[in-house]
Amino acid sequence: MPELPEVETTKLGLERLIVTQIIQSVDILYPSLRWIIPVHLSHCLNDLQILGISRVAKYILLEFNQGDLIIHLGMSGSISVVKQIETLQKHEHFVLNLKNGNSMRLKDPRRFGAVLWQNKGDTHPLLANLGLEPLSSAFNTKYLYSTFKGKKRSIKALIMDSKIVVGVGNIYVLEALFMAKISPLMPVNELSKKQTSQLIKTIKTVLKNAIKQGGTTLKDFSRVDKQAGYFTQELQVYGRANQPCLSCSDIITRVVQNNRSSFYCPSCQQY
DNA sequence: CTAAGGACCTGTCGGC
DNA sequence: TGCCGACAGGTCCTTA
Repeated sequence: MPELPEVETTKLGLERLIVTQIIQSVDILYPSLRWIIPVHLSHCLNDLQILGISRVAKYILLEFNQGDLIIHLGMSGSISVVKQIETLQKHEHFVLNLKNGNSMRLKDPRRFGAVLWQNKGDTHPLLANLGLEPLSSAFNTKYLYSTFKGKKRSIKALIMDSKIVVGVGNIYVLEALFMAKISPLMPVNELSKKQTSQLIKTIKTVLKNAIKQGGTTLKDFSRVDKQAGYFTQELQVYGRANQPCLSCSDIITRVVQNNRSSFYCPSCQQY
């Protein structure tokens, strides 16, 4: 479900609701997410204060004196903060009960998400070898162009590779490629420096806009405050197979690429 | 080393 | 109305 903008939106929503709060108890209702939720979390977080919240790639980190609770939303995850007395919903697998009477609940129907822990000073292996943050200044034309060397894979697959750049998922990579007029099928070693520069710009623009709008809602993304995001209406190509291109009216094509759907305009986005 | 495909899950939607 | 297949925002791991 969530790409970087959705995770960022979740983080921002959580910040004022849980930072400085103290944990009363933890409920692990269904430990089998992508990895088993560590059992020790069910007691060792009690009485600890949440000191801060941050985002690394698509991971949300809740910071404690002793280390960080790492949360990934996978494909279908969402987090809400509600009164403890509210009835537990289906697929709410992990709950932090706070001393102020609220609960932070992780809901994840498909269970591709994760809840992990890293001790103070340690870096969890999953966070150890990540590529650059797309909105950082280090993610620039020089960097991206240098990653093309010796590679024949498609530009779409490369941008979605978290060892190169993190957080850009299936929707936003296709939107950015459309905006940059580059086919998702284009082999990276055939891209010019100018096209690379253009793509850097459109990736940043698309992500920033989506964050500003509060994240995409395709089907079931919901913010911490339960309001939907509003980005859906902004999508230019994603999900628009067989519909006219909004730029040239040619018909948008859908292809399967690395087992994921790609959408592009065969006229605007030359291969 | 690179690159592609499978696997992990449940829910929803369209077609018959 | 019900059943069945296709598809869905991620990404690690295995295979070639």
